[in-house]
Amino acid sequence: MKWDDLAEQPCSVARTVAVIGDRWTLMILRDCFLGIRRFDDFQTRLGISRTITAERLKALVDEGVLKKVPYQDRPLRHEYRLTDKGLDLYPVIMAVVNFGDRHYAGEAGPPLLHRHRTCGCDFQPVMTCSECHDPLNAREVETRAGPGAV
Amino acid sequence: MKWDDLAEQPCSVARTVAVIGDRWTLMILRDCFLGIRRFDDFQTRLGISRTITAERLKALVDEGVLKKVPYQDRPLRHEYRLTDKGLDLYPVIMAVVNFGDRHYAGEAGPPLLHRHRTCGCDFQPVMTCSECHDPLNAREVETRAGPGAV
DNA sequence: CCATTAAGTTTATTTTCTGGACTGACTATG
DNA sequence: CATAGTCAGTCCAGAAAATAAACTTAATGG
Repeated sequence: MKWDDLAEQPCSVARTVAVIGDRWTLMILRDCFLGIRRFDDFQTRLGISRTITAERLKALVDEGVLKKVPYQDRPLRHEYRLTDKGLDLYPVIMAVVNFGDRHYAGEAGPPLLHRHRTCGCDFQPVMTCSECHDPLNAREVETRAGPGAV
Repeated sequence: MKWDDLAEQPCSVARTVAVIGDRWTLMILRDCFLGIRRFDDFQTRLGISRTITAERLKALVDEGVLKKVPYQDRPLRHEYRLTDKGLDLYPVIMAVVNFGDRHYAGEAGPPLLHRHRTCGCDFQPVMTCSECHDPLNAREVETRAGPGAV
């Protein structure tokens, strides 16, 4: 199977992975959520080639995850900002962060802390059921074909 | 930056992406959560080369995300099962699924439905704050250096 | 025997990534 | 005015990684 074929699969994971399932794309998204917006900042922070930076940013813009917004005129310069669709990736990034904090944090603890402005507390993200609001556990979930199945 | 250098970064995203941030690894994990356990089943379902299947499974085993469990003796055969650490990736996969369901489901609806056994309902995963239990929103969160920062 | 299953390994080819130089449009400094 | 610097890229050749297809090993079933 080729990269591009993934997007055609009747599977939400495959379709999403076709967009973000790339090492550097995920790192770019992390930086987006940390407030990074400019080409050179992405490139320098990630330490990847400019070619890849340009290609990944373009792909994310094409997918509607990022948008280019001009921030000055002469010379014309754009910055990359998350769209509403891009903001919907927050749970993905937070799930990844949480896994890393649990399993790869050193003895000192996690490298970053997250504070929830609305309640004022440092928190961990918890994946819950939309219906009963209990935390989700893989073993408590049954999966079956839905309306969009082939 | 090289792939392997990612794991050394003082960032939970980087460390996790070093393990799972690969197209096929994420697809393999999806299949694991759907109950797939055998080499040939992974390889056939994904339609990827045996080489990549073998390499990715080995990497996941080395990382402690999967474990090889013998299911017969002559000839010796193993199946790949999620470890406890692997089960901790459930929120990541569900976050990805949820994004795909929202943005890439066709008119018919999502390809798969998820039922929470403990409450009996079909649900969507919701990322919430561990402290106030409200749904999380990127704009309501502040990030700052934690104890494990450089 | 011969075919089949399962779980890989090997090999040659194709694709992707990298680092570095280069471009173009401007701004700031002396 | 000349030179250096910034920002956002593009271009290119070599290096690294991914791929498909064939091959291997160890057994079983007919």
